[in-house]
Amino acid sequence: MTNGKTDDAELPECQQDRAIEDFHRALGMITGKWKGEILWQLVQRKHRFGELLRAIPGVTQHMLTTQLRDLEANGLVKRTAFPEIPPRVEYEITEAARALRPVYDELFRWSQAHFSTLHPPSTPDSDESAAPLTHP
Amino acid sequence: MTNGKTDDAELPECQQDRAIEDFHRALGMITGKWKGEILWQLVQRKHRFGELLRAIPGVTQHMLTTQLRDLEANGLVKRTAFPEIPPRVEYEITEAARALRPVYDELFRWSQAHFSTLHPPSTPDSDESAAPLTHP
DNA sequence: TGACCTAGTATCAAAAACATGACTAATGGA
DNA sequence: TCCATTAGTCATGTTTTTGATACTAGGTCA
Repeated sequence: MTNGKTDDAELPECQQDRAIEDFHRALGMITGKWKGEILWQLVQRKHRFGELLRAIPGVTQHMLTTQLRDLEANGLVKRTAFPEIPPRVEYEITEAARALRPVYDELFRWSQAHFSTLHPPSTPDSDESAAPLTHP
Repeated sequence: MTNGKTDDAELPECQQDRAIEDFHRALGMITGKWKGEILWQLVQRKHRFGELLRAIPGVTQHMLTTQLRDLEANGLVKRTAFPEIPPRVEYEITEAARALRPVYDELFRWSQAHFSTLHPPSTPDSDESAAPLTHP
């Protein structure tokens, strides 16, 4: 790891700053208490507002609206409002958000590897790595 | 994209919840205003506290301590205190944190692809994609 | 006429994250 | 004796994020 075969280790300093800045901005786009759940729902199929509200337990109307607007502003979801009464609004994931897939995959893969050797956060369970997770 | 060749699309529901939970936990570990900068410094070489404080402009003692403790608690940095006067404490990145590398790489790659087609956040610059970034 | 539906807003409260400045401990050197 | 040094802690304040509740619009249906 010290033979410097990584890409950004050889970047000039001004571009390192740039890299950190971009990284932070991208990170800000996917952090948010409900964004993960929202994208997870939308990656499977298109949802309308009320469906998301019911599909994500614990989220409030207000937060769902806020997070969706945020995702929309960052080009991660597409909002389509139909001029009907009662109103109908559909949310779907964009290609840009689908391109985030490798990020999610890598982070998930890492979490699997890391959490299996680390003590759990608060669940006093016995076995973590091999249990088939019979839901309680 | 709809032919379902992705891994977790076929996971049973209980493990989907698990996946989201793990994902969120992992995300929480790397989100924090200064964690990116801290890890960026530590990935290059081991630092002592004061060095980090000077290397990261804008961070306060308090926040640096807080973020470092958080990273340490999650097994991402290793803290070594030497029984000397004046005190000397060295921080270095762990293997677990080094394994995060693909996550960072993918997110950075995504940010490059995504931000080049999106309007910038607040910098009223002319060209974003091809400029060699002569630092201002 | 009035209750009902959906996808929101508006307002305020609570909690979490972040920032600021003062303070501490132990020791070597002036 | 007293000051400088390092890596913090402590108390407090501000900002950001999240939550709870009530309210709106406009057409349909009874």
